[in-house]
Amino acid sequence: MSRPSQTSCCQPAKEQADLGPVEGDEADEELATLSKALGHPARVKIVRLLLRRNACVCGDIVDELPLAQSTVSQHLKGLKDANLIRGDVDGPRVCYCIEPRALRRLRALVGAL
Amino acid sequence: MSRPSQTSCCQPAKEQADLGPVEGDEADEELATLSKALGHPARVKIVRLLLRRNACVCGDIVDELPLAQSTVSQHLKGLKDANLIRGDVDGPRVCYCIEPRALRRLRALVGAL
DNA sequence: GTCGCCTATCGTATATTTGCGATGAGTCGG
DNA sequence: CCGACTCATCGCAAATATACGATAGGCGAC
Repeated sequence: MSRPSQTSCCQPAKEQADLGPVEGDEADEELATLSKALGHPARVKIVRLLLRRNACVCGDIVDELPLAQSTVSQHLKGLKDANLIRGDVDGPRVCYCIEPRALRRLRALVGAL
Repeated sequence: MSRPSQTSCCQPAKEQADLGPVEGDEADEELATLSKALGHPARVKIVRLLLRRNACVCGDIVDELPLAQSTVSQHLKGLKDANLIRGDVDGPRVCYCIEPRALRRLRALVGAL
């Protein structure tokens, strides 16, 4: 047994209601960035995984995907660069979780299409 | 003045209500494909343009974007391969329009996240 | 038919993405 | 301090994406 996290990760949930405009050049760039981050099946699966265990997992992701650890780490970096997920260091491991704001933003941008 | 199209393009609008499941491996692939298609600012702009003039435009897209004609054509091909848009030949020009089903599908998939 | 217009495709060059193994950087337990 | 463990990064190879000019093909006007 381990129960390593769930204590100091992904708890803030500060409801920040600001979402920018849904069209214009900046919105286009934003939608493109978020879309590109989701533009690979492995990254979609990671996002889904993080949502299912809405507590954040870490290297369990590697076990769930048929990819090498370094490849998964790279996909995680891609998602993090797009601000879709966050990674908090928790002892020796890293605890990833969804950034709900980005997900809301994506829904708003896609919904505005 | 021209008013070339608006006559034989994008009129069916057959409301087909079937949308597949929103999770599972196939849904992951589908979301990844649609997202990748939107993963470039130029393609986002094209989609927005086609939605604004919801009648379909053709080479006007080239005039609206700071890209060469061949590059725009390539982006259009990308969107068409993802089934996000459709291109109907209308005399010497090609009339592009949004595929509403794909857009609904994208919204459903993103909404299910 | 020939000409001009519009679009797709080809060929090319460059940049980015994707994947892996190997290596480094960090933490915890002894 | 020393291993064991977790994760990020580096280096590399192959594949894909992006952009352009040049070219080919279809259609309408003449």
